[in-house]
Amino acid sequence: MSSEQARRAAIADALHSGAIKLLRMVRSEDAAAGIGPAQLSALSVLVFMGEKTVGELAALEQVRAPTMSRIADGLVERQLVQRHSATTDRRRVRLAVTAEGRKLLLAGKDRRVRALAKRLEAFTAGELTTLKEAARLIERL
Amino acid sequence: MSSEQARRAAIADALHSGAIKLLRMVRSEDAAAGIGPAQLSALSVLVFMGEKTVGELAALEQVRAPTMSRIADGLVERQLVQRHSATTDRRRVRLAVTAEGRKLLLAGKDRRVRALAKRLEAFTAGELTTLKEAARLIERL
DNA sequence: TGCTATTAGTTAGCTCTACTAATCAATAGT
DNA sequence: ACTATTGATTAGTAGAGCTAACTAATAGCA
Repeated sequence: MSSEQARRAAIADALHSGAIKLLRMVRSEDAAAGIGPAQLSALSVLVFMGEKTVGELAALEQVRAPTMSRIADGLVERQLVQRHSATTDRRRVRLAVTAEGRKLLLAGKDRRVRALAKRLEAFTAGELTTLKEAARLIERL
Repeated sequence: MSSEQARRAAIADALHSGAIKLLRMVRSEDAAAGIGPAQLSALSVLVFMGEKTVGELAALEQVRAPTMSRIADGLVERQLVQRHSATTDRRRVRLAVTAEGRKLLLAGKDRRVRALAKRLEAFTAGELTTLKEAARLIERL
């Protein structure tokens, strides 16, 4: 069991540096988006998970509410997101992505994915299958 | 071939969100390090790749030289890194990690890896093998 | 040799991202 | 109805990114 633990630690280490390397590679594409990383990330959550309140989004992004409030300021100013107060609880502020916001985010993600896909040309079909299965497993984490 | 391209794009997409998810998970451990993400990342390069000049480190970290100069300020102030000018070219400033810096970084990385390894307990030996192989492939990117 | 161009790093000043503390408004619980 | 709690914002600070401008050192060359 100690050796299984060691194996898991070794794999965790390898996955960790792999993830860092991968994201470092694609991050260079983000300059073209014209907005900062925190705004981009928050926008991504809104696009893929739908409307969220400030507090919910802050929790998902692992930042405090004031930080998310500022990020929302920037996104609203750029007209990528709209603020509207919830009907049931007027303290809550719901954030909804605009058509423009969705477009900007999807274009940015597409740039990242295309850059990564280009690197994947170096792999065989079998290797790609391994990567695909690994990606599915990681989703389960 | 168009379908192979589509397959690569799909796998790139899955790997991309997997990497985001994975790093988002372990990032919460970094609060304990007591230094910011940019300083931590620069320190990591110095620990694992050895001494670098400001310019070299800036290039590796994908930031401009002034930014790295500021990051170095913070690391030097915390005595995690030492600046000393190179002998051959006195314009160059070499950055070297201190014993304290190495200790801080390794402790932080250990926290991350342990947190991740704990999650890996949910997987079978075969699944772990898939993840291990995928990690090796990603290193080749 | 001496003049000029280039290179490496820093400083100054801006924006964005993060925090805590304090505040305001609305809801919930006696 | 009064108080406590909750959700969001404001204020103020520090860290992390940029460009522009500067200093110091090296390289190139007439």
